[in-house]
Amino acid sequence: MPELRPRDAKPFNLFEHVSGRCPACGGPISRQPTQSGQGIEVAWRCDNIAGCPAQLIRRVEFFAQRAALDIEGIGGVAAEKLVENRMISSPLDLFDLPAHQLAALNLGTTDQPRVFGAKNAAKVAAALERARNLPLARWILALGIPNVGETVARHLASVHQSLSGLAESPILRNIVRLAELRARAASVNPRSRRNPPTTETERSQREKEFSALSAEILRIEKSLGKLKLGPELGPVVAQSIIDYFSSEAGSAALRKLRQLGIDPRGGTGQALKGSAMPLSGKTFVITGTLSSMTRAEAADAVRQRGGEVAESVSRKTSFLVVGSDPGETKLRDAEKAGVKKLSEEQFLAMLGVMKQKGESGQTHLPL
DNA sequence: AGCTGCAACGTTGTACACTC
DNA sequence: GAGTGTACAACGTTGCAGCT
Repeated sequence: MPELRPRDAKPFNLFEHVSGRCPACGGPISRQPTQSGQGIEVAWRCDNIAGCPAQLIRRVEFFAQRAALDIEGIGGVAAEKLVENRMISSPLDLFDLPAHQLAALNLGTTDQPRVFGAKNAAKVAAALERARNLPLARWILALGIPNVGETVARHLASVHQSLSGLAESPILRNIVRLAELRARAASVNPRSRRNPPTTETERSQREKEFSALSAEILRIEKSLGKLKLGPELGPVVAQSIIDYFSSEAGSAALRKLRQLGIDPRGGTGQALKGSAMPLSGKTFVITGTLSSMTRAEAADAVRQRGGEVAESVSRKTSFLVVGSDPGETKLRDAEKAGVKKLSEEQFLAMLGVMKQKGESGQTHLPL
């Protein structure tokens, strides 16, 4: 917003400021084309994907986050120190790290040391053990593939059996191929208004190619249609996943997982039918904190019953679940869109959860 | 007890697909 | 082409838990 800048503000050129080098590793930086391919991204990114310590730190943090493998205890600082001390060179190296070594990790400085601690190290070890058996969706997310977040990871896991299956996925290749064919078909369409054929010969040639393209498009659409893929899984995301698994980082991750004996499974077709899917067709948005479960658990419970969970309120939203300290924006949007608000009690009743208080005092979800 | 890191959540910015 | 809906990513805030 140039109009809000002070009059004497001077232009700032980031590329010149860092001499075209990544401040973390000294590698070259560049700007990538946007996903549409029609522009250039605002952000400058370091090209040294395999060797940049700053990128590795972020990957470790992402790998350990709750929505991915949930390695409680590994956050930004621990990741930074692990990389700085060369204790790991990829997130999967965490599995080779002895607990006593992690416990002794200095999170502070040489002058003011502060160890990671035995209790935290034991928690990390237990979490890593649990992570071995987490479902495919969590592992897909943990890999940190560009453009793959929670939602996309869940979709991918529902139509693939394993990570190696995803790496060689005919589905992803078909999604990319379909986009290419559609673009080609649009450009050769003999009835195109923007680019009409100029001679009869051209028209008949284009007619021929167009009908061949249309037949192949139909064939791929039919095979993809059976899978009921959401709009989240488009050609940009599909290409991003294909690129990841063709890269050195992707194939190294697959090798390492095989070596560790980790083979997460998906595509179990766990979809329940009929009365087991009482929330089918309903979209929920959750705001605030729930007392009986975390938001992630609430979202899982909704999905297990056939419902969907979105990040923001729109007219498509069926219910806004309101916990304590709700977000003003979501409440306002729900008011505007006429979305029904649910208290935590109403939400639990809808899930069919009986308030069974266990020893921990937690409500147990019959999942 | 104080310090520090992490978890949980909300908000914001960017981008894309779809609809009208 | 504009508007709408949604996802991803990054960042800020607050409260809790472990360490010294």
